[in-house]
Amino acid sequence: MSIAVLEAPARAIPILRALMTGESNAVAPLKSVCSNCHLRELCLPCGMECTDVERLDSMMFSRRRVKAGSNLYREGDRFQYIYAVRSGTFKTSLELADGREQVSGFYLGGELMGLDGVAHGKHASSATALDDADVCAIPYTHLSELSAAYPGMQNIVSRLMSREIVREHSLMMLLGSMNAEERLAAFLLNLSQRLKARGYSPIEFHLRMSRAEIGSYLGMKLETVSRTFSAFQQQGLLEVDKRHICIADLVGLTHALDMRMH
Amino acid sequence: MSIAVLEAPARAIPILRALMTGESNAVAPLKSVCSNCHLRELCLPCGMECTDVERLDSMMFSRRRVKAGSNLYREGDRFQYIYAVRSGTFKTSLELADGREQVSGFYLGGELMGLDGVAHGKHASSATALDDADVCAIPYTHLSELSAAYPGMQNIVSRLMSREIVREHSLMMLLGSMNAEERLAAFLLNLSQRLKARGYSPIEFHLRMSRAEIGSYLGMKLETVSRTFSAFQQQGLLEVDKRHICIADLVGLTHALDMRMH
DNA sequence: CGTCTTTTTGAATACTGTCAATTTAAGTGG
DNA sequence: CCACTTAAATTGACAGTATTCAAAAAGACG
Repeated sequence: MSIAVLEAPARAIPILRALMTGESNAVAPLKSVCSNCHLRELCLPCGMECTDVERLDSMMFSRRRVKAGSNLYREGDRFQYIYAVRSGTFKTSLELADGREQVSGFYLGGELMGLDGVAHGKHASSATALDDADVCAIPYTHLSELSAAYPGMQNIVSRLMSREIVREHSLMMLLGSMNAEERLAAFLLNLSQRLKARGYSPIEFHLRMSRAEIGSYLGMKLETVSRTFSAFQQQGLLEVDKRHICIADLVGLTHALDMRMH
Repeated sequence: MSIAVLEAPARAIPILRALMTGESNAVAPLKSVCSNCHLRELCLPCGMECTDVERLDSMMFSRRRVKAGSNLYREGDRFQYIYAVRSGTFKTSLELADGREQVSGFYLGGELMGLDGVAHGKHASSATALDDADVCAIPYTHLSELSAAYPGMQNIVSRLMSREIVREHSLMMLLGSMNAEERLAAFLLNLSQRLKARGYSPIEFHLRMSRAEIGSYLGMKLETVSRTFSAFQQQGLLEVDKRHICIADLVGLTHALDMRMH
């Protein structure tokens, strides 16, 4: 398990050394510019004026590669960057007092991680790549300077964080008031929508996370997740083959959520 | 149920009319200044330099009174202000599809409400006073202008929001991985700490919220909340008389949380 | 004083968790 | 390339916890 990704920015480490040691943070020699990123409609520049996106471009975010299973940052690390997912999938998690992990989110391309670190200058959760991934590292201080300097970009960070608060609200509702079938249905429909927004099929996809990770996120045990998948399959709502999912009856699955009135 | 509080700032409404209609937002003729507020160490000015607190003072936040049971704002209302609780207690809640409510937080003196509205310019939850309460209305746009203009105040809003994200993380952990006793213990210990920080007794207090509201917040039914209170009393951890709570064994109650490894 | 709300408690049910066994897939090394 | 090991997922049986339904008690309020 590599902890090298926790250190200095990737570009400080020679490619050669990265290759020799097999570290996951091998340098992507190119820096990224938002204007011609295929995720610009979903990511940080979403809703911005052209001139403001150009100001983002001036920051030339450095890219960082993260291998499947390794951490982008860990709970307690100094907070310097927020990260935009370019490719791959991440989970964020907290460590419980007894050592178990609690998964707090899954992140797809164009989504931003690390905003919980602003509060105390340290990351409040860990981010782990679920497959080989690629992120933009966005220096937080630069971003807030930019946001202070230009009225059009004002509150850019604030709006992003508020969005995160709203996201967590809906997860709280889920955890607080739904049963196993409703939770899994909500999870799958949410994932389906996000995949659709990214140009992937909303009805057929490959889960990057294990049953245990889904269960941790949804507040249920992995066996219950597995049983609920099987139940949905028997009801004709899904076709499940391990992590390969096909939503056979999207309307029916949505209906499983409306039924939320046990 | 008054919806007048959803309208223009309190000062725009004559005192007389407020008295006549019994509206909850009767004008507090005085405006508030942070420098000599007894909650300044807990509230917005927390951690600020004197000069920055003076800048806050220049905003002269208007006060608003909210009667027990009425709303300060509702889900969907236009977002203009964030609110600092001066006295009293609030709950924030979301409405579920089937009409039930999901409580998302409880707020004491010095705590800030409404940050979830920044994302989309509308409040994402409703705030209801649990007893007669008093708030400072903080115009959000003024606050972010101030935050952009002075480096020392930079990110003031961002840090507050990030703190809210972290708070919700811990609630997710609670909902995702604890049983009924652990949830209630966590709730009571959290409340105890916050009361202590405000100069109240950490071991003896009056709950402002009903069993149903506690249950909604903690993801369990009101009967289960009641039973768990009874169980704690039988274990000698609490003395419970309706909403009057006395923590008889703080160490034991804390231990109930460490036991979280069912 | 009666009505309404809140809280408590009991009994039965339903759901999820726990434990255990099996299957499948993916790596590892001979 | 195949036997072996390891991890992930499925399934069954059973236990335990929380929910549901119901009834009663205790305040709050007009």
